[in-house]
Order: sequence, then structure tokens, then C-alpha cells
Amino acid sequence: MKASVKSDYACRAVEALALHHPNTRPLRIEEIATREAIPANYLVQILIELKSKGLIQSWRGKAGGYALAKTPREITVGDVLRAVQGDVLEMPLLLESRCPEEIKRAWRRIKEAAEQAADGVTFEEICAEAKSRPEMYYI
Amino acid sequence: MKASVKSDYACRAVEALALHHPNTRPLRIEEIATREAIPANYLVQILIELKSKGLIQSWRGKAGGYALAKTPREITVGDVLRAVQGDVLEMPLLLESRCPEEIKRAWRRIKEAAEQAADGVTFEEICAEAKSRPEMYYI
DNA sequence: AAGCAACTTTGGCAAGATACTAATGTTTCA
DNA sequence: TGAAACATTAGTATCTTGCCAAAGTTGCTT
Repeated sequence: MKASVKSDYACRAVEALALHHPNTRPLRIEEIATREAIPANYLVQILIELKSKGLIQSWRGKAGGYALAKTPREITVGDVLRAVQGDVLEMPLLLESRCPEEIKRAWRRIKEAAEQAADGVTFEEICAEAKSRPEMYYI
Repeated sequence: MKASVKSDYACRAVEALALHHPNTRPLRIEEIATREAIPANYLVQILIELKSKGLIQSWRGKAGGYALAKTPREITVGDVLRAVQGDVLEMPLLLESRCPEEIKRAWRRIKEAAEQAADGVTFEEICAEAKSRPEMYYI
């Protein structure tokens, strides 16, 4: 089981938007990409997914950009992972009939532990930590 | 983050050996492969890794095969995952300098939760569950 | 000492996933 | 109307996964 770069990018993008919150001016893709050192062309696709899951919203046109669709307190790392990769911990083998039930139970325990941990971290907390670090600049 | 088929095979192989424990006759690759419906040619490589990490032992020659190197109580799902994939939850992005510290902390919390869950499941428990299921046959 | 039955090692490989790039829309606003 | 932004789609190089298979090694048995 390995954490993907994409999931990391998604969390960092949401963090950038959360730090910007509740500023009314939306953040442009390029701004987020630059701040978080994410390839802009890739970030576009991630933002689309986050939007389709209702975590962020966007505006087109001249003064367009992105902003959170909820408060940072209402968004967890688990929400972001589910938006970007379907589930916090994907276990297709839980559907396999050849896997004995007792092994499946062990997998489920690990899956649920990871989910609880991910759902326990809100972006409000993440922002608080970011702001307490003196070397961090935010707007 | 997705659980691999390989990890599942590894757990099922160790379960087969644990159910056989403490019988002195070692289990042959083909026996394990048949019982757990694992491709034998792939299972070979998995067993080698489990052996190199000290979880199982083997004997060559005519009466050769595999057996646990410890008791089922001393082996956890976490041990098997670490043997087969290096870590319960691999997070190469924790080494990335571009990832802010507060996001890394969130990743670590998820990683540690998964590790604790995996380390909390011993193969003694798994065997107990297996033996309590009436449709399960073991020797 | 010969031979066989097992484990061991190595190499290869097809299919899919990952992490992008890029081109071309489409919408909004000045 | 045109520029600036988001949105969509296609392509793609690289890596990983999940295997197969062949050749090698060891130890027991006869």
C-alpha cells in the first residue's frame, strides 16, 4: 500500500485554498501550482475532481479561480482522499471470493483504522499548524 | 492507497502455514498454492521474501517444504506486510521537501494508524477465526 | 553414487497504473 | 471582441504489478 503523489497534491491544493479562506477572491490554478510546487497541467485535473465531489468551487472568466465550497473545519483529509482516489484505502481483494473471511476481516480492520485517522484530520487543524510555523507565509 | 494482491497472497500463505502449525511435516509450495488458490510460480517468490525476513523457514530435498519460523502468536499481519512490501503503508512523499510539514504530519497519522491496526492482528487470532468457521477444513 | 523431488534464482513480459504534457474547447468580463 | 481564466480530452513515457518459465542447487533415498 503506497500513498500516491496525486493524493499529496490534492491535500496540498486544498490546504492552499483553506489558508486563503475566507478571502472572497478565488485562487487561480497558477497561483496554487506555484505556491505548492505542483505541475499546473496535472493540478487542473485534480481540481476538477475535487470540484465534482463538492469540496471546492470554481469561477470561469477573467476574475476566475478556485475556492473552498465548505469551511476548512468541514473538510477532512479523508474527504480529499475519497474525492481523488475513490477511497482512503482501496481493497479490491475484499470482493475476491478466494480470500478467506478471517483474512478479509484483518484487511477491514486496517482499512477502517486508516479511514478513521484520515477523517480525524480537518483542514482547520492543518491550517492552524501551518500558521504556527514562522517560516510559513500565507495571505 | 491500494492493497496489493501480493500482500493478500502473503497473508494467506502464512495463514496456511499457521493452520498447519505445529505439525512437523513442512508444507510444499504446491500444497499451499492449491489450498489458497495462489499461482505457484508467483507464490515461490513471496515465500522467499517471507523466509529472508525470518518469518518462515524451509527445507530442500525430497521431504522439503515450508513451516513457520515462529509461533502464530508471534507473527502479525504487520510483520507480513513489512516483509513483502517494505512497510505497512509506504509514503515516499514523506521524504519530499516540497511537501509542507503539516501535511506530512497528517500522512504520518494515517500511516501509524494502519501500522497499529496491522500489528494488532496476530495469526493466532486469524487461525482461531478460521477454525471456528465450520466450512473450513484444516489439517 | 545416482537420481529425483523439492526449493532457489534469474530473467522476461504483458497489462495496467502513474504522472505528467499538450492541444483545444468554453465561459466570463472588460 | 478579445483576452484571461477554467474545462475537456487525448496522448505518452515510465514504472509497477502479477505472473510464467527455465535453469540451478540441495538433500534424501535407493
